[in-house]
Amino acid sequence: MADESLTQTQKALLGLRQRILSGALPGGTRLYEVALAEDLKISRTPIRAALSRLAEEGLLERGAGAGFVVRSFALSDVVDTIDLRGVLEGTAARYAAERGASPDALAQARTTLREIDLVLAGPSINMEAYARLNTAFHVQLAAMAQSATLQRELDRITALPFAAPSAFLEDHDRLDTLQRTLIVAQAQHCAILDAITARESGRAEALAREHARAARRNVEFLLSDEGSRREGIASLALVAD
Amino acid sequence: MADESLTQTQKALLGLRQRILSGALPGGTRLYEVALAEDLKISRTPIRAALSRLAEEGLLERGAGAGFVVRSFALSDVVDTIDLRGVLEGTAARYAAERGASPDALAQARTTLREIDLVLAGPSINMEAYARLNTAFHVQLAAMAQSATLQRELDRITALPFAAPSAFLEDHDRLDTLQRTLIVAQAQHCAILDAITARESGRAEALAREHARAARRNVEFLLSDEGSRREGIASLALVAD
DNA sequence: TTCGCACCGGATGTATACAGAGCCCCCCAT
DNA sequence: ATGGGGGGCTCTGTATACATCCGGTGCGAA
Repeated sequence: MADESLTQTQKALLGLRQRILSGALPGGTRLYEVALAEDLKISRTPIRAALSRLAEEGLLERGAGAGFVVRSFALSDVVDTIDLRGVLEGTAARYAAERGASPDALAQARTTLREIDLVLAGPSINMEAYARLNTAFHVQLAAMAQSATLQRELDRITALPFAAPSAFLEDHDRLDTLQRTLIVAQAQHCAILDAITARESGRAEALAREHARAARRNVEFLLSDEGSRREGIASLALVAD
Repeated sequence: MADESLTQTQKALLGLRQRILSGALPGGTRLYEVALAEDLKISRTPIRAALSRLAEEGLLERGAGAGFVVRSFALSDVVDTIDLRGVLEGTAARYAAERGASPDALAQARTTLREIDLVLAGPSINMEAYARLNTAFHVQLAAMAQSATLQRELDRITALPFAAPSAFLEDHDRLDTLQRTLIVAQAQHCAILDAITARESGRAEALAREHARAARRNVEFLLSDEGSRREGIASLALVAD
């Protein structure tokens, strides 16, 4: 067991999140406090706290009068959410260009992009490293916008497992296709940073939107017949149809 | 007392929200469960539930290790939030244009706009009626996007008292200026709906963004020296400086 | 047969007692 | 004078008993 001195609430949170993300509690499932308490061997109080936080996270919905229901996501929700991330990242890029990012922030982002170049240079891609650096770049981009409000909303969207910038990277079986995709994505990263550096706000916004569009195509491919491996994809366990 | 068979949690929610919005609990205040429980004469359990929901609403932040803190908003946060509403409403308008709103929805929105015309026609404006119809139009716009994801995020942003479409309408003392402002806003409403009807998505998006910009100017005016009446404005009680 | 009423079971709502963690302050020792 | 340790205080975390609400179901009467 993972008892490492976590509070009961944290254990409940982890346990429930895992059950939802893995699909053990599919979308639409009504959650009953007593049942969960028995299942997780935790009293109702921390269960309620955990449910409340999961609602905040967007994984649960508060039912009509009372109670919680596992939120269910259709493919259209997934696509809309990724597009929305594009809109928000576009806004972040535009703000960064308009307000001017600090030289430090720009330099850091450039360093991240150089590291991604190195990862992509080799014959076979270290996917774990790419995912880490890609996430880092997107975090740095959000920070350059210098807007706590925007940061907050981006964090919310990104918390959904299928909307994060590095979602689905591990789930490709055709590595040559993926490699080409990543090279294109990296070119977009560079162009976004260029535009921000040159204070070209319109270009920065448009590029960031288009960059998310690539993620959208990727999901659509994975869910299409050609992708076909939908079952094995962890991040899609909570997508209904 | 307002005991109308509400649950204790609902009473706590209303009481706390009122205290925060009125400025009785200013931004940065650490909230202690026991103190609130004594103050509201409600036990800690419903207090905790209410705190959790207020965090979800965005009025509270979860403190470092534990506990809640009243979120504090600087003027820059207010401005960013209104701009973000513009970005989201722009996206909604674009989606509505791209995906095609139903004839029913378009007709309903047109009816709302005609009613606003009537309100603006008279010599003195019924502000309460304008606010209601303005809110209705923005709700109809959001619905035309046909995106549950976008709807959700718009609802979140709009829940903040200073970011709602009809915020600050009651707070003007120079009614002639306000009347001109509202006439411009109504022209934008009409243009947005035109653009959506004509499936001109780019125009629809740009117009909706600009429309929020007007709200932003309005806040900036109210907080400027000329506006000067900052103290009397309820929606601004939770804005720090 | 059908309507209505009352009971019952299961769910969340609420209060409260107790546990445990973190912090501050004071005191003591070096 | 300063640093470390201990103790107490305060706040949140947790369990649990009890309250309350709501829906279903069965029985009885018209």
